[in-house]
Amino acid sequence: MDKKITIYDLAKALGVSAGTVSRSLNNHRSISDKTKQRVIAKANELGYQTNKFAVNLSTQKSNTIGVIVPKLNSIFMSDVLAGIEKTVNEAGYNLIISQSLEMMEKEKLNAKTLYNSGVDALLVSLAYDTNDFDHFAYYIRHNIPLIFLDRVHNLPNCSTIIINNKQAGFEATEHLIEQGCKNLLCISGNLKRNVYSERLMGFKEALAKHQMKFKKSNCLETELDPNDVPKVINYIKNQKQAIDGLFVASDTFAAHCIKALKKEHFRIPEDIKIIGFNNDPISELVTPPLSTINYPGYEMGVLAGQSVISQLNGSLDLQPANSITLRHQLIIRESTHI
Amino acid sequence: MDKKITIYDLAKALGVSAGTVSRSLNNHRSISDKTKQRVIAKANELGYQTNKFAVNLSTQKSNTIGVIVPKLNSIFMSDVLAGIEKTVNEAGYNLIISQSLEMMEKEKLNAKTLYNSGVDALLVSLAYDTNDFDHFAYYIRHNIPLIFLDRVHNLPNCSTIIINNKQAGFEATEHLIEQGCKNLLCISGNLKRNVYSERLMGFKEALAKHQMKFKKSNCLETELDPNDVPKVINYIKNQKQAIDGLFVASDTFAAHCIKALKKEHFRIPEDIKIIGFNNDPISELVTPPLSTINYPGYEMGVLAGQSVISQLNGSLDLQPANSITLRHQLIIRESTHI
DNA sequence: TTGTAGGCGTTATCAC
DNA sequence: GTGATAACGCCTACAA
Repeated sequence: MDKKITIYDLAKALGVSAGTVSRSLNNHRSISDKTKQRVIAKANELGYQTNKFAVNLSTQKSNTIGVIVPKLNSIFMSDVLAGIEKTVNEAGYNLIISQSLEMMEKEKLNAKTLYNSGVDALLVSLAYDTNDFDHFAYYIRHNIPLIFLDRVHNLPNCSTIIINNKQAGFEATEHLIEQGCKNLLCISGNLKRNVYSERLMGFKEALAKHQMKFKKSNCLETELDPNDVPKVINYIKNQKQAIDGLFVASDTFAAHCIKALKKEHFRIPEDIKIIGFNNDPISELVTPPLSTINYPGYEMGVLAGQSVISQLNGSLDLQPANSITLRHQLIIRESTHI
Repeated sequence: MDKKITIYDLAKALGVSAGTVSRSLNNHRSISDKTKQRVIAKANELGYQTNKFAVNLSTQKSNTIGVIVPKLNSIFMSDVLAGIEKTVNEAGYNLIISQSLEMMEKEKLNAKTLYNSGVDALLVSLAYDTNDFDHFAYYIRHNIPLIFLDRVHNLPNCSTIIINNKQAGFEATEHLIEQGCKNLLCISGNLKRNVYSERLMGFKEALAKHQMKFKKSNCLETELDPNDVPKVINYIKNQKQAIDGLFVASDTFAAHCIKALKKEHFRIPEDIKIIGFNNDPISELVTPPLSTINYPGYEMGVLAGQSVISQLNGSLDLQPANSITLRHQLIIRESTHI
């Protein structure tokens, strides 16, 4: 019961050739139903399991899709991954997941490892500091589908899946303005990353539209890490003109800010209105509930999965840089609205 | 530049045999340094990439570890995964991750697929309704390391990595009692799962220790889903004797309960004290901050990774059902403490 | 220290 | 419809 049994064992047991067994198992036309039945019955009887190693070598495919994300333990990313996994699994693919830990060097390593592992496609959300893209050259050169999501870079023939961060930033900011805010602060993440820089662009555009001048002091770049909270609070307290509206690039960080501001006796939304980003579960559970932008991670994952599958099936023609933009949504709660 | 180059190409280019190339690349002793250098140089020059398919077939190993979790998009699980990924990646392994979506049937499918993919080991956290374990028989029979974490089942020769849920439940409950609660309610998850049933056992034990009788009405089984909140609130409001202490098996659900209870004008902690479980980020951000049990997901992942690696390296002797219990920790915040 | 050759388990291209 | 047989690319005794 322990030895692995191969198509040769089946062939011998049935008195046919290995080729016939292989074709039967793969439901090849040109094999009689009767033979197929016999083979399959025997396979079950002996507990035959196909050896993927051999299949892979023979077909040069792995039925495996690689994923590189900055961090596994983010609520948004795990939503994305859940969506990807569900979709590609239904299509018979497995997922090899690795994290760059926000370091380009690790990302390069991962890309190389995954390439060598023979993934049939690669999905990537970029690290903070990724500034060159040679590590993806293999993929492009060998026509392995390469899809960027959320934190993207435009490369020839690579799809990207994003939301319109600029527009979302614009809407969030305009909402604050419409609520009467006169002096806004954008608390951004690392501006080297497209998602944050685009939100800031939207922020600026909203100011411009409403004849409010953007000054450098209207934006504070942080790592969106809880450790940055004191810095933010100090910054707010030290402005000459009181800040009355906060656009924070992450809900969790916004929640931390709310907590700290309340401790400093700021009233929210009366003294200062706050809007976050992502619609994390936390946004509706803090006090006051946090206005935010819904950022559909799961749907993004599903779309990424569908996109990669259709590329692998060739059902999607290689359109030059096919880009998908998901719909976001402004969610108004009490942190911006009395 | 497009064609894949093999050790034969290198061999020809260097005027040596393929065997020599193979051994050089694998840094085999018994190959002169000089030859190694030459081979490696040529490999780099020609852009040689090892073909994992062939290596796998030849060695019958994949350098890949399978993971099955109930859901990818849970804050705890993504912490666990982050820990696993980091650890096994450093040891040169890749991770194939799949989710059972809390369904045994899917779990079986995943287990089979991963087996066929030739994973070198399998890490599993069980689905809610898993009640037979035949799908793991292959692994055991073929001596493929199988490790359960968090939601576990005891199988011969399989390690388990857990925290002491019973003890944690006990401590959480005793803390409520010590804060003066007289009529407790345990809001549990699905009691078919060890983690929840054990917490309940701890709950009962704490009651017993303090001469409080456990009645059926002291426990409410839920799915810990936000949709269950109204049911919980009604339950609480309809008890003859007012409930003054809540032990909730998940922080996020506890946060939802807090929000709903506040809306019903319960004062926390004055009228009702609440303790959660997990130490999710949300626990310190709700108002009032939530007492909880720290449940170290990342560390659990790291340990699981180390455990699997050492089993693969044979450095850990096959101890019969080696079980690791992580330390948990009671965290007291304002939801139980005036 | 290096070369030779068989094996890993399939798939695929020919024949028959 | 089915059977040979050659890939697929690497590893590894066994020889030399």
